[in-house]
Amino acid sequence: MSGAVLYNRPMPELPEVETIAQGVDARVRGDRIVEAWFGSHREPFKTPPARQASGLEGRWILAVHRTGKHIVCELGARGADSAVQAQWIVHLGMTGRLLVTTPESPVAAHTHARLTLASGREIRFVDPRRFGRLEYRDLLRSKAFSGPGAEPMTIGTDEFAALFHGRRLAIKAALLNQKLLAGVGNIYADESLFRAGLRPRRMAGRLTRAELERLRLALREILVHAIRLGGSSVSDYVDANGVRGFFQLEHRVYQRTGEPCRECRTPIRRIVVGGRSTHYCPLCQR
DNA sequence: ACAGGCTCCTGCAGGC
DNA sequence: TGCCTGCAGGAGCCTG
Repeated sequence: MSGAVLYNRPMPELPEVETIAQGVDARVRGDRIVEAWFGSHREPFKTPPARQASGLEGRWILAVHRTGKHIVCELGARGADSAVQAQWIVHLGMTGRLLVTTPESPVAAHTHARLTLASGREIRFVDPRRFGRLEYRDLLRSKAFSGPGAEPMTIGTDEFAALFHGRRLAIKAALLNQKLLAGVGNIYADESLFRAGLRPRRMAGRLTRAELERLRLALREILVHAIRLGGSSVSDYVDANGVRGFFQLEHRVYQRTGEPCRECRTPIRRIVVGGRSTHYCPLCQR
């Protein structure tokens, strides 16, 4: 496994997770899990691996979709239109990949889960850094997964503003808080703040109504754009390279420290906010 | 209650 | 050349 595979790929945020969920859904919807194998590391298992394996075996995959940064597999006791009885919830962390392969495909290092399907395909979860999480939910015993925070793609003006009301932390840090907005990571936080013309260190609770609305729209536009780019790569989602196509996304500020702003030529600055590297244009963002 | 900092984990870049 | 150190980062957990 070369480093290029790990780092020439964007961190999985909402658009990447959306694309992956769509790609996996297209390949495994209606299939059945006949066997489940899990690794023995402590991580990345939110549910003990043995319980995941016994819960998953025999289940039909009704659908796969995204909620925040989580990939949710809806599972039933039968195919097609049967009721959802359980969920397999996958979080990719920083380096996680969810692959659909053939059984003969070489097993990558750091493979933590392999689900053998009735069709002969395999779902694999690979994660070198083990920041990802795998969870199994039996819906007879716990409620359906709904994500930690609001959906940035569909949230309305008032609800968005309410999220930040009275918050005494930097807007950049607030954007990364998954309990407020689910799905925004470091890249799209920086890019949306640039598009909205807001400094990352501005206190969230002190932003005006108009500024927050600019931010909401900027974030949504960037996510829509990124999903559109990723969407065209779904058909390429087959092998161990996982997602392609996001490289086309031209970052305005993210990881462009010292390079000229694409709007005003001012060098992009890098600071640390909430423990995360943060990039902004000192002239375009106020 | 809320905010900030530490921790997990591996691979890579840079220094000597 | 090769070792060693520092850094990257999502999110749970602990602390103040």
